[in-house]
Amino acid sequence: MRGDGAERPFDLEEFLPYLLNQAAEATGKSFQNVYRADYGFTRTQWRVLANLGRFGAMTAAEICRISHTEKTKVSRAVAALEARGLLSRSPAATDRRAEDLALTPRGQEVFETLGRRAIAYDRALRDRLGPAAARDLDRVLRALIAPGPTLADE
Amino acid sequence: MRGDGAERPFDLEEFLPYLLNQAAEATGKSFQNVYRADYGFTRTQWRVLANLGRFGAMTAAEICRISHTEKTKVSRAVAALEARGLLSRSPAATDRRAEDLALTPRGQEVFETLGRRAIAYDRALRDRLGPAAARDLDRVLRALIAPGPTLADE
DNA sequence: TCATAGTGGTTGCTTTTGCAACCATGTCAA
DNA sequence: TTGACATGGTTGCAAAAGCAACCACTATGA
Repeated sequence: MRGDGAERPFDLEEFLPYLLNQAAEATGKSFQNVYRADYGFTRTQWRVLANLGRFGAMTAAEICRISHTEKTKVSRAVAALEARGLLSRSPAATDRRAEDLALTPRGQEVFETLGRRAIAYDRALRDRLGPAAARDLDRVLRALIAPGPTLADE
Repeated sequence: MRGDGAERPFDLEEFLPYLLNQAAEATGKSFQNVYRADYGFTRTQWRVLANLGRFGAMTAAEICRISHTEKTKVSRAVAALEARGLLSRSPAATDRRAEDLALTPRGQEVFETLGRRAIAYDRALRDRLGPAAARDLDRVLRALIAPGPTLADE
């Protein structure tokens, strides 16, 4: 056993949330240039586009649930995409509060272009890690995303 | 080989930067409550505190390098911590532009308390993954953070 | 059928970030 | 020395995120 009065000081560099955040920023940043510099999208806009492109029409609330994004962010992203003619709304059949969101043909095009570039970028990242490590990483990240353990008070 | 005209649509849920970001947010959020609700710190303020607590006095530029944080964020965080009496500045010996930053005794105390809670939280996260997966995760995350491959244009 | 509470979505206001410009000092070479 | 460029740090302004309040509608159940 290790000496228990040890009391090593806390080291940020070994703190999982910090490492995850650094990795997310590092990997996110270069792709951000694609959707930002080339299309003027916000990260949330890109996400909304990606979800609608992948899954077809759905409501804003569904996008929130799928992508764990706050509704106000989604609301504004939807408005922006609509203003640029990439997305259209139509009243939802069953619930008069909700609207079905769908990409316009132009939105679809953008999604496909951006999607191809994203796939290529993802492939490049995974190649750097090797297939086994990449698969493991997926698994672990999903495990971290899923439930959410509450914080143990000291 | 797999059929090459395949053209599967891009799926956000398998995009590494997205997964990393989700995991970072999920794990970061509950600890954020500790430093935010209990101390009113910003994430950057907590990082600055953590670095000074761990490594002792250093300049703002060094904090930037160590924690990959933009200088303006650090600058403001330092100002805020100073205003609260948790940090003090002194002119750097060798370079008259720079200032050595150090935690005050009160800052040290806060760091120690928060550090203990961070360690406990980190341990809880790692326990959920198992020791082997946690170690692998560290390794892979550091690999992702380190170099940064440029984006292949399509 | 009416009150109550929940859900989909938007808006306003504040905090935080990101970026560019800036000042002061330092470095290097002509 | 002097000019050009780099570096440490701050500030101002604009974009983005977070939060609470809100409107419209739906669901529940007394």
